[in-house]
This record gives sequence, C-alpha cells and structure tokens, in this order.
Amino acid sequence: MTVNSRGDRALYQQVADIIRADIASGKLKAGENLPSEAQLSGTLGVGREAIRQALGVLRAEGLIVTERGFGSRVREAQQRRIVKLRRGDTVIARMPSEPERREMDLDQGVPLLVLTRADGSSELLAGDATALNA
Amino acid sequence: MTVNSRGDRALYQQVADIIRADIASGKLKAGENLPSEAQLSGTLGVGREAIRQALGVLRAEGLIVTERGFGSRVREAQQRRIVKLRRGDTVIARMPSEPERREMDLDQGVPLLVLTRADGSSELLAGDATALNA
DNA sequence: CCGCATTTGTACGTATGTATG
DNA sequence: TCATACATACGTACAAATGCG
Repeated sequence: MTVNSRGDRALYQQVADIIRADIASGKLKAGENLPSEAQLSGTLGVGREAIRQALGVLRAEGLIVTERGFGSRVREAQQRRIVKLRRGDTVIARMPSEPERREMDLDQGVPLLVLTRADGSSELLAGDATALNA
Repeated sequence: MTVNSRGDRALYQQVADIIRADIASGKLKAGENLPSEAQLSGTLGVGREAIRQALGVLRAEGLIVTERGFGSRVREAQQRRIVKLRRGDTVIARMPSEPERREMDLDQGVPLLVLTRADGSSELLAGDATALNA
C-alpha cells in the first residue's frame, strides 16, 4: 500500500483511502491508535499537511477521533438508544454547527437528528447514538 | 466585525463565526457568492490558510458549497422529499465516506440516512433532501 | 477556439502554541 | 521537567478549473 504522486487522486485522498481500507478490513481495530502524523509522514513519504488533510477527511466521516497531544484512534461504535416514533412525528438530519457540536460534546463527523413531535415539541439527538424505530 | 489574535478562540474559528452569523442574519443570502479567499484574507487581515480552514468548517456544517475556479456560495435549502415510515422500519444517520459522497453526488456536510424496512431491504437517503414522517 | 485573469486545490516548508503522559 | 504530538498560522509555489474577452 503506497501513494503515487502521478495518480489522478490527490495524495491526501490516497492516504485517506489507505487508512479507511485498513479500518474497514479490521487491520486497524476500533479503539486502536493510529501512528502519529510524523510517523505516517515518514512511512508514506508525504508531507505532514497531506497526512493532516487525510486525517481530517476521516474525522469528517466519523471514522477516527483525534486528541491534541495524544494522537488519533479508530472511533468505536456508539451504543445506540432506540427512539420510538409515533404517528405525526417528523425527523430531519443535519450537521451541527461548531458551537452546537461543542455544546453537545459531539465528535466531528457525527450528524444531528432533529425530532419534532406531533405536539410541536422538538429534540436534538446525536446521530451516532440514536436509532429511530417507527 | 473583526478577528482578534489574542482571543481565546482560533483565528479560523472567529472567521467561521463571523461568516456563519452573516448567513444566519441574512446578510449573506442563500445562493449568494462569498468574497474570494484572497479578498477575505485582505479584509479580515488573516492569512489564506486561516480563511480556508474557516470555509472548511462551514462546508462541514453544510452551510456553504465551494467550486474550484469559481468560489463559495451560501448553500440553498434543499427541497425535502417526505418518506413515510411504517411500523418496524428503522433509521440511523451517519456521514458518507468520500467515495460514497462522490458516488451519490452529495455536497460536503450532508449526512446520510440509512433506512431499513421491516422486510430487511434498505435504502440510502440524502439527509438534506429527506424528511422522515412516522 | 484560444489565451488570460481569477479562484480554489494541493503540497511543501517553517515556526510557535498547547495538551498529554 | 521533559519529550511527544497535535493545532494554528504564516509563507511559497504550482496545478487545475472557471469564466470572460
């Protein structure tokens, strides 16, 4: 598995593809730490920015989480709470704004579910911790 | 409205806050073009990278879309198709992977809804174009 | 159709700040 | 205290797409 600067895809996309595949295949397991940016940079032979962009893609996909001063690790599947929908309830999905994300303490790449009950009341639900059931 | 390098928030977050507020207030209307990165850089007195990071935040929130060689504009609300949920249907939300995003031609910052019908069949729905109704 | 200016995308380097262990 | 690691932010350069004359 290596990157190719002559490929039609950007280096950082190729890096993201490699890591995503490693996660999907189980070569990188949930909760496991990724190599540091510097290590990935050296191993794959690309600059740190390409590595950081790749990790940014994977964070936006909700596949990894990164902690400053520590590193990145494969995000673990969240326990899902099942929310029963009743007749007349409606739901839409969207991404939280940054302030909302901090407020609700959500990881990057986690969508929000806006549940509006038939009576007009509404709730914000973390998309990775919620399963809807009609 | 200006940025402050001594603030406790990063410059790019401050820039994102300003533009987000301009969108929320209607000062920047749906479909309207944002100033170019170079213009924002000059106007706000920060480097291009801080501007690009700010725009990246807003893209991830689904607030703007960017076209290479053209610029960024405020994303317009999508017409939502209403999907009726029947008893036994379940739905979870997640972000698409980059390959899925390109495949389904989704903008950044648009979540995916995975609808599994009671009979076991499932569908992928664009979160910004779908409203669930139980 | 062609060339040009504009604009975003990619990728590198460098430096400094800040959190973790 | 200290090394490690990520975050922020500047600069530079070139590639690639768009729109216009």
